[in-house]
Amino acid sequence: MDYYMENTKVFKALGDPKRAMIVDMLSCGELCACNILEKFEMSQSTLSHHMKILCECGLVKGRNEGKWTYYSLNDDTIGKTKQFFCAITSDKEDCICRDNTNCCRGCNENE
Amino acid sequence: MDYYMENTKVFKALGDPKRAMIVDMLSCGELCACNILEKFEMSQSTLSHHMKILCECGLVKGRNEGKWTYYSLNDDTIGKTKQFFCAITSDKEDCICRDNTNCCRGCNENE
DNA sequence: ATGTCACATTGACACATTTCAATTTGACGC
DNA sequence: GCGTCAAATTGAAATGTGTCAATGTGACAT
Repeated sequence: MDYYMENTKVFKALGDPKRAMIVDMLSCGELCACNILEKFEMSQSTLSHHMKILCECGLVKGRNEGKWTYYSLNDDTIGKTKQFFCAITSDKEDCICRDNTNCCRGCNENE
Repeated sequence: MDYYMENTKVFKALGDPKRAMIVDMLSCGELCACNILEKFEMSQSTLSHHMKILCECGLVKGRNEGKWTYYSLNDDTIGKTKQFFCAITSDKEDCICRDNTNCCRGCNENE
């Protein structure tokens, strides 16, 4: 059950369209909070709240540099989440995904 | 934005650990509601509600046969969701996932 | 040290979600 | 028809989520 809890936190975070858009933006490289804020119609505090959720589930990393905070995607969590998604959606009996190690070959770029 | 809305509904559905477990159970084949209910400590109406959410986002299909309803995974939605996840988490500049058609090759079993 | 900038936190509100007991619906057997 | 079984729907309560204005914090420049 912890296995499910851990991984579903990421899905919960991605269950909000604005957060999914933020992740999409970060997929092309690191951005600071102010850059992200420019693209959305939301208050600064709301964005900060969304970034917290994305960081807490492990999808996004924050890096402080002076006054600024730079955000980027966490490839480890992305890889694990792909594997989890593949694991729960593919047949466990006769599927190559069974051992959960090479399920996402070709899909997971950091390998 | 509709693109994000459409796909994030699936993530929202998978954001609940019990629903993720239900999907995992269904990945090995069709089950009727009563079979699923046996595995969980929840009321029948709660399960029915979860199944509705899984069906409405397109992840699960329901099939009525007499008194029973059989549920199974919808491979189309699973494939699209994998592609969406790959699309929003991979770099758009130099990545094979850019055109969004062969992103999940090797990961998506129904191709 | 003071002011300003970037971001986080708090408090409050509206709204959505999870859950169950109770009820309804639809299908089957008698 | 009538009772029964499987599942969906309804109503209600508790909890969670998204949002903003206001405030707090930490870093830099002067």
